[in-house]
Amino acid sequence: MTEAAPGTDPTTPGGDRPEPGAPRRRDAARSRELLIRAAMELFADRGFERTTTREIGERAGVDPALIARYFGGKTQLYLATVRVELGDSVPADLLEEDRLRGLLERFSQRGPGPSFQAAVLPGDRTEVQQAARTYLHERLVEPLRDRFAAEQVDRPQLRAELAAAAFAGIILARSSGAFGELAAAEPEELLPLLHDLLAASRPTR
Amino acid sequence: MTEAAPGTDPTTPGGDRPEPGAPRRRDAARSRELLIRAAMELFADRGFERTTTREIGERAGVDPALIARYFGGKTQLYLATVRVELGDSVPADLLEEDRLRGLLERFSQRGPGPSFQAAVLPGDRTEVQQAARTYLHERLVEPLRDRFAAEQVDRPQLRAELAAAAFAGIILARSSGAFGELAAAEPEELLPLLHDLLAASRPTR
DNA sequence: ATCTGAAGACATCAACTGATGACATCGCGC
DNA sequence: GCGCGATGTCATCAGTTGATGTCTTCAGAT
Repeated sequence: MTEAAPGTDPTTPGGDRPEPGAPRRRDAARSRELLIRAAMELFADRGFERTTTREIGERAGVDPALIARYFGGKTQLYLATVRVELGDSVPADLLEEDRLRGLLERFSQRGPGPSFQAAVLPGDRTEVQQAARTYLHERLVEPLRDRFAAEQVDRPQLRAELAAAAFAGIILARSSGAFGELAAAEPEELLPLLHDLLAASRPTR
Repeated sequence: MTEAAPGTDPTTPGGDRPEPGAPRRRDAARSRELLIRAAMELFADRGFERTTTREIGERAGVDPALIARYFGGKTQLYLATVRVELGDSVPADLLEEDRLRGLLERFSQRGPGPSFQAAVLPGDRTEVQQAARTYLHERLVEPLRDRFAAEQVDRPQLRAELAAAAFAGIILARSSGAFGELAAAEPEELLPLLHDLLAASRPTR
């Protein structure tokens, strides 16, 4: 949450020091970073529609007008958010326990990014949702499908999508507040259960 | 879509005839029914926020002002929607294949109700979400937990929530448009995969 | 036939949202 | 030290939304 999101732009890695020679207080790169971070939290937390630019600005400590200035608008800010989320993680095979643990721990610290919502939520084909869905496919579905295909499993794409959807549902539910024990469970105790569940997307042998 | 929603109120099953003695054309009960039905579709289809009362009225062929008159507002209409969804189905044990088939087919015809979204989506503790979550627990989590408890499985509640979350994710994803093959799959071919997946919420023996 | 109350349609309000443009202020290069 | 562009602030606009109040219209009882 307080951690800097790498990727995106090389500027502004941690707190302050965008460039070796420019510790300027009045820092556009820093404002952009603050906006993206606040937006990522809020979008993940309340969805795209329910998040207002004023809220984002308030949480970021930055004037909302700068959203328009730096990103072009709320939508583009969202896209930048997804791009960051996309940039700082690697495609993961959900059936590999180490990868799964990594994802689980990451989503336990800061909640799932906005992508998961957009993927699972019905909606029009806005570029917003499209970007988020592309992300999900690259990250989760394709690795799984490739694995299934390599294993000569039938319907690899369908199985991969099934597992990814289940995973998204669980991750979202965990941070939604709808399921008490699921939300309270530690990643370590959840991991084996989750792994077994997802592994069942492969035909039982 | 054009199909009548069973349950709800005994009035207005198909076209016109709310009460034996009152085939009045100017029918408040019918207007209510039309509003609920339109709202159910739209809420499930675009979420609560993105659905406007004007849209609901337009689809129902009823003046939007009547939403306020009959339900008190958009929120109460949503609650009525959830109540209907709750009323016309029975608690289902997701591991029982017949129950699962029933749910799957039902959600394949008309999409999932608004409850699934509200349950899986993070958000404030509005009564809207609370009602939806209560629904999900009564319907899906509790039957599963009872089964697990009877089977002496450890952590029955956690396992039940896990399975329910996965199920919700899959159902939502199916109608979201994010996953092509998952959405296109026939219930019959999806059923065995889904069953195996959910069955893995029980410890492998 | 008429009267009355329910049912529906219309106009409109107040609140909110995203976006824009004008203005102030700071920092860097000269 | 100073001017100019970059950065940030403020006020405000236009569009939309949910909600309300009032007026019209119809059905049923008398």
